[in-house]
Amino acid sequence: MKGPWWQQRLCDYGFRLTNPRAMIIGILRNTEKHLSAEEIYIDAVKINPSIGLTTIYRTLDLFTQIGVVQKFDFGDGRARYELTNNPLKKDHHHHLVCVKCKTIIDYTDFVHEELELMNKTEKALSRKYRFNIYHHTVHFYGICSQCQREG
Amino acid sequence: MKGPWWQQRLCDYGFRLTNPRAMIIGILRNTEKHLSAEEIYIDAVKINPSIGLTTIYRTLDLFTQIGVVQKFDFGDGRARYELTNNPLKKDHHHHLVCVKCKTIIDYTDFVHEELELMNKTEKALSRKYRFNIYHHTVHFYGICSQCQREG
DNA sequence: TGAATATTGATAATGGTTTCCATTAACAGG
DNA sequence: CCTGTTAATGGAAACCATTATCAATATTCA
Repeated sequence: MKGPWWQQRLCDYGFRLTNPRAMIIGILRNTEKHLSAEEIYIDAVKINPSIGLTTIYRTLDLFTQIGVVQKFDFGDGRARYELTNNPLKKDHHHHLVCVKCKTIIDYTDFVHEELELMNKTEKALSRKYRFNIYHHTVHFYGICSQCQREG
Repeated sequence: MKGPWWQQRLCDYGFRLTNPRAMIIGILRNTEKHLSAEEIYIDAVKINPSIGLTTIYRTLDLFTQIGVVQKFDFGDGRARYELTNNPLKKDHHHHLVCVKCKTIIDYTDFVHEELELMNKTEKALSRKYRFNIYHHTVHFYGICSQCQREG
């Protein structure tokens, strides 16, 4: 009766539970990385060779809309996706991005303090600008040690 | 001898001062908005009809590299650019984005506090992950009041 | 001024993402 | 269980922002 939260969420919004959808959740649950649509597709084909790339995009878009996944742009020309509640991942984290090799580090240092301030800010912005805010991103950009060495 | 800071910057890096470059700076200086390459192109053509879109992209990329402009992705499928030192704009600000109509608000509320924390975090991340960090972004995403009304 | 070379602009190519549409699968009611 | 209704899928083609190519042009420095 009661499935995982994302199934519940699909149901609540009147969407159907399908194999591709379950599979994509499974793939995202099993990685700590920020996969692109194509990377997910590559994994998905190993499980079900007849799946289409279109379905991956559509599904990720749907999941993003209903808050099951979060879509990011780290500046490498493709969108990347992360499960909102990924058991493998740090609970709440922000991102540190190498603009050269595109490595992404999920950091939690100071995130507690950050969150406190972000929540306060979110409340103030909501009120002042009458926005219905539902998420935020904090990205630091720089050059990782590896890329620094390589000039 | 001593031009504006961006000319100095170009010079320092061994790049030449050209009309298209000056024009693009001029366009960015005259707006508070976050223009896309094409929007800049449209303005540029009014001034010099023979300018090419390619030049806009190349120039924006160059300016981004040397820190004269900052490139953003707000999720509407195109990059948007902002002059690093825009006299028309708030000195340091973060962004509040409507995911529906793509309106972008530059807010400064709490930015002072945010910056303090961001600087502290930046230092800690730099040390811990040996990153050479040179900028950050803070984006809040939500639905603006207008879009809320329109359902 | 003129040589050396960085920059430009038109065109074509690239590549991630969407659209279209005929086929298939999910699910509610019988 | 079947079965009809309708949402979801997948393959191909279209889209569209951004890049690469390359001959023509503009800038800089001696």
